[in-house]
Amino acid sequence: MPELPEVELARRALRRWMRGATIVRTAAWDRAVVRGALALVGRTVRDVGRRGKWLRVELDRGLVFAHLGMTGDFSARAPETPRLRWERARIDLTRGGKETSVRYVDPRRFGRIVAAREDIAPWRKLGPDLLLEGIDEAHVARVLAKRRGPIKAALLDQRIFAGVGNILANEALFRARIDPRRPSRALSLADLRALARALHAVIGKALRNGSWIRAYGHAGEPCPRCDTRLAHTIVAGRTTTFCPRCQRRSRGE
DNA sequence: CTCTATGTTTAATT
DNA sequence: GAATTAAACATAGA
Repeated sequence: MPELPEVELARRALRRWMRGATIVRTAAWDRAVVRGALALVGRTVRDVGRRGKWLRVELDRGLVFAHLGMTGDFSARAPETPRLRWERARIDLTRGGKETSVRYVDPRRFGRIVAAREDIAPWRKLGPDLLLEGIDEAHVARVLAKRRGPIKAALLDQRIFAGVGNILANEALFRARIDPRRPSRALSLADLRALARALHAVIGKALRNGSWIRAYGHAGEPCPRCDTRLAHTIVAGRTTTFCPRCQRRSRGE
């Protein structure tokens, strides 16, 4: 279930399992998911970073990038644990005499794991991350002013808002009371501020493991704010739920 | 069987 | 060239 908050939780878990540990064994079962060889035995993990939905494992020599796609997930097991259902790769490590086996499971196989010596293109292309840099409102306002499409499409653009996925975009727009179909260029600075606050609020809630999905997937049910039936539509090719009454095309309408 | 799906990339189109 | 959109990717679950 990977958008920014889930990937951040994955990063913290990986850091717990891997930081300071030395890789003793690797295995990969899927050339589409695991690109290239995982020739990593003997390397030590310095730290685990994240930008947007990408994870970046820093080794004493080299890097490993990981993207969870739609259904990817990491977990730590005892080394003798047999291959899990949908397991695509494993990295076993030792630290203080104790071995841990980190497994990557991904039924739908949209995820990626790739070892590299330097930053890969998809990582370099990522824009500012909500947790790392936050939102520079003046900058984002300039970028949005040049765009034609709906604000929801801009939210999903990883060069502008690294880490925002369909549900996050949907919920932030709901909280900020902005119609997802509104043109990016039509947003006022007040809208943008509301949107930034909503994004932070939703991410914060998700990181605390609270329930944070109030609109997405609830089409046809009453809006939690005004009781109007939530509507379903497609924006930027993605499922969208919104309240036709409180998410307006322009502020103060 | 049909439909949908929290993601990205690429080709086609504007 | 830039931005946008639709299709493709692969598979599970309702």
